[in-house]
Amino acid sequence: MTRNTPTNRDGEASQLNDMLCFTVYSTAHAFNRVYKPLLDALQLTYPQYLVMLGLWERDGVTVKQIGEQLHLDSGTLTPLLKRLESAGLVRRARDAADERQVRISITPKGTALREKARTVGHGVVDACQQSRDELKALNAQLVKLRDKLNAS
Amino acid sequence: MTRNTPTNRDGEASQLNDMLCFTVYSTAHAFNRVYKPLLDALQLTYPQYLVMLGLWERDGVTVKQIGEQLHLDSGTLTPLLKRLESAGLVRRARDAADERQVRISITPKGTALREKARTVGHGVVDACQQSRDELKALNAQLVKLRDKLNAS
DNA sequence: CAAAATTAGATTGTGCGCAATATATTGGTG
DNA sequence: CACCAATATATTGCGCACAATCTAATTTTG
Repeated sequence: MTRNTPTNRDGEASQLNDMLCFTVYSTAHAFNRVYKPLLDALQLTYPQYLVMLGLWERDGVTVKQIGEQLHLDSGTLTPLLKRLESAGLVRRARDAADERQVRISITPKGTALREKARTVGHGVVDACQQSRDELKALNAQLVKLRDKLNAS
Repeated sequence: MTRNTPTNRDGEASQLNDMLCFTVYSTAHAFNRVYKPLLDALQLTYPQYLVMLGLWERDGVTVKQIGEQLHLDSGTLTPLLKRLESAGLVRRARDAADERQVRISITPKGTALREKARTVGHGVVDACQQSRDELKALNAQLVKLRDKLNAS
């Protein structure tokens, strides 16, 4: 019992960290709940929506490239992409030059879905009820934290 | 094409929101990856760790109370708690007064685990590489956003 | 007090998310 | 050219997360 200085610092930091991690965890779930009814109209889940957002920006990418963008591996993406394929939104085809790779391309139906998807963001923005600047600042701070976590 | 004022505001907001939501989503995964090796030593998953954190603070709570605390429903908690039970960390017992409820109580083994768990937070704090004040501010902003999302 | 409505958990089914493993292709190296 | 390491994807298994449905217990109401 010889601690005159506040050596409970680490304990506090742990609690703070547990708290922050839980806040991030529960905020992700909260976002998901807001997105879900909007995405149900498109017959997409949120991860599927992320994949489609990427493909609308750049078509014909490999599974690996999608995985790097979203931080997901083939164990997650292969079945997800097969579901998008069976929904008629994308095609999956081995690259002729390197048959280890599978390239994902959008179908006309997948392209058409982009129009319906334009309104999705609006509903979520309403739910945030915060200024653009606040949200931008929050996003920037979180990106900084995420990248540090990923680097460690 | 008669838009002199920046009417693309909504489009920008949608993109920002998509971005922020993805940032939260990917930060949650990044946290999980940092926690995982630390929790592996305790044989706990992150959601199980959250449940145990709650029980170490307050024992003998109902499944519903745990669900309200963590924003999870019985479809998630029932099997999770059964796994904690079969690991010998908790007991599940119907409330004598109201048999609809199941009360969760910690076993000696579950209490003992708390000591091993004390060091978990430290490793994650290191990975954050940010000042306590920054993390506190970030947590507060996220809580504000999360509660607004949940309220909508 | 009996019927109806509410509440607490459990069950089932679908879809991630990730570790571990397997398979097939490609690119060196001797 | 045969061998070997590296690469890209697929498969399997486990554990959330949640919607939908079910059962049982309690509370409310007529």
